[in-house]
Amino acid sequence: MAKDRQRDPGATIYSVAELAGVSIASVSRVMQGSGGVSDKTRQKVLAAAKELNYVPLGAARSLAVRHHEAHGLVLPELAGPYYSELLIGFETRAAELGQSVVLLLADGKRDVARDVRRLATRVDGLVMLGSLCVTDMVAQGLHGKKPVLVIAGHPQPGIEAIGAENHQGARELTAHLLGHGRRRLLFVGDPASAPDVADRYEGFVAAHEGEPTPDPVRIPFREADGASFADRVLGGDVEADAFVCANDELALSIMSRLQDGGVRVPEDVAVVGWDDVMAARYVRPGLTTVRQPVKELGRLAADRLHERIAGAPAREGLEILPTQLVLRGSCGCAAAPDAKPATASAKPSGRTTGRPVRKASSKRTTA
Amino acid sequence: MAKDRQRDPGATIYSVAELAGVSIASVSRVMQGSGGVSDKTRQKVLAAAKELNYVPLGAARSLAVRHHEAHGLVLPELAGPYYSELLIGFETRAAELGQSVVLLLADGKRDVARDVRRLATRVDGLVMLGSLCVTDMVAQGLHGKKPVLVIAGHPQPGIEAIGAENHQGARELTAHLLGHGRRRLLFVGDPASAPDVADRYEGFVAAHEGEPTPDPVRIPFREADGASFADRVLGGDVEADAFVCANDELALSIMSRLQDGGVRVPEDVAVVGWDDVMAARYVRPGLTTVRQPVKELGRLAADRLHERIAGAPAREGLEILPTQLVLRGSCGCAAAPDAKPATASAKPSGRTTGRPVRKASSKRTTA
DNA sequence: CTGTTAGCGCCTTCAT
DNA sequence: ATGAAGGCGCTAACAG
Repeated sequence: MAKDRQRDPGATIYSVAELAGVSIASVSRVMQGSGGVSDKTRQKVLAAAKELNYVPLGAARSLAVRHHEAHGLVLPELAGPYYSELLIGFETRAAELGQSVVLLLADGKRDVARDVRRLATRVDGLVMLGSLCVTDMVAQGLHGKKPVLVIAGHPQPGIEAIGAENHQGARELTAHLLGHGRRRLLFVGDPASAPDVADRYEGFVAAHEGEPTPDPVRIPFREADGASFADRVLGGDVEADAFVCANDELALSIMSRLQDGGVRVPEDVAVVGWDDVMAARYVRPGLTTVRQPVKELGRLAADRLHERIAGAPAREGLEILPTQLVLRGSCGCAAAPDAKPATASAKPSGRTTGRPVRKASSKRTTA
Repeated sequence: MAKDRQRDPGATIYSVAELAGVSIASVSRVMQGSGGVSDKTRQKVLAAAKELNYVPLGAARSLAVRHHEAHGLVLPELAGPYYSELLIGFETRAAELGQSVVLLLADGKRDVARDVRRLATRVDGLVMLGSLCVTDMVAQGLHGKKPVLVIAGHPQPGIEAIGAENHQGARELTAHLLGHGRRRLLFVGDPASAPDVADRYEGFVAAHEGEPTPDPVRIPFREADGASFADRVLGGDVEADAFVCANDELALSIMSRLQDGGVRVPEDVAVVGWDDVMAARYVRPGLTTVRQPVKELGRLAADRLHERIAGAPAREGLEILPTQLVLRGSCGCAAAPDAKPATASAKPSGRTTGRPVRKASSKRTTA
């Protein structure tokens, strides 16, 4: 529709050089501060650049240096605080490393694989969430071309993976509920939806130490799904004295609807979540949950990816960050006012699940 | 540290062409589906590309076509749901338009202006939030080079701005409180921190219709700030029967701390927010607030930016999207169970503040 | 310290 | 339908 897309696309390194009366080499040197330029020349160049309002063309530089100086990040979605924090950590670290971040949200996309391939076209490497079903394909497809790193997923040969501890944390959380005298626990969330949820479910089962455990309630993670499940509970279709939810959004929506329906939490039923989102400390009773070092995960991802881009070989296995149990009222513990996020009530001696460990890759990838 | 950054950076359009036994022109045509290629040739190329695991170099293409095919987005931060939703809407629309999105978070950066300039290097245009203090400088600096669009800020000549309605909504919200019989309202939040907060404060003042209004409580938007303000209230330093907060996070933290301190909401004091975050409907009483079409704002931004990149002239003035009052219990209204977000209780006839309007740019930019 | 020059990988007329 | 060749803007030797 427009013949010339931009009214003044000009102002290249040439025009600046010309105006400054120097060669393009000098302009280049000044622009990227590679030194070796006299002060007088620098001034002339800077002045010319400013006058022409010179904005270097990143693509040209990338082509010349053979680097995009950009990290790709593929997230399933961005609802809820989990992915946001991950993104914050990632972007922060990437920026520190001088890398731009190109973001791709898989959510509404028709052909995610195609979009990821497109993304791979403009970044030096990329990080994907393990819950994305295209992860394996793409990772394999890019194998040997661009470094790929997986978060909260399973490692593959040549493909690093990092994640937060799940199994042990879920196990302790479950054991805690058992310790409160609860006997009919139900895991709410679909283990098949993501590797980390699967791990949590395994921890849940493990805590029962052989006792039979009911099948998980396989529903999605959205608020609406929690609410309708709660309705089934209110209708008497479900029998349980504690719900171990796959994440806080689910736990929150279930607890809320249950309370509206006259069920007392935690007296009649306990509800616990996972993630420690903001709302978890504002509801009454406070939601007992597990805090993940999400931002740290993001930072680590950017770091590891950068290492790989710089030529480091893929670390084998899965790197696991510790998680932390956060006890509030919804599990049956005495409710304590909890307004300061920094001092969330945790068990005494900084109870922390798992240590930063490195496990050999195998069928069971988490500690 | 590594001499060759990538083990197999090869596989260019040339290697593919060679393997397929055709010219690079054919490869190029096949890769971007520009047609005019025999089926046989196409097959050979595709096979070769797959075998070599060919990933085209985006930078080279960008340089050739003189387009980055990428939109830049500069956000102040990513805490809370507001910016996330904005980002979701933006990314979604950008992807539909075939554009990548390069994200920049201003938050922890030392030299935001520098980073934005770097960003401008690799995108065809960019969108910035009006609350960023570098907005003006950068926008001016890029003027005539790359299209720049501002969200929730003031328009400038040649620089479009879009935003959600603030003044009118704040005015109605305030009037509603007045209607509940509240007489000593306090605006909590710093109008100087962002243009849209300033607009809300003006609406707040306007609703008083000449009656004297106290100065706003100028504190930041974080939870911690709200809590410490609440402590001052509990200490008796503040006198008011209603708090009109600049956003929900502030409102939530204040309400929570107040309740912990024995203050009844809304009996003793009313608290209202702005944004309608998830937690707003989980707390008791539900938080009365104003919902913004945030995701739509993001989509619109991507759309408008794309228009500009395609050569369309800047629309003058500010485009405003309507907001919606969400009445729950914290203002004094009869609390209604509100679990389904989609059916949040709003006043009868779809009370909506403002219509999609276009105002001429002037000192006062919002409706 | 400064200028010259040869690519970087891809797209795109223009011939064939 | 296919190939040949020039050029996009910048960096990085290599001369001077």
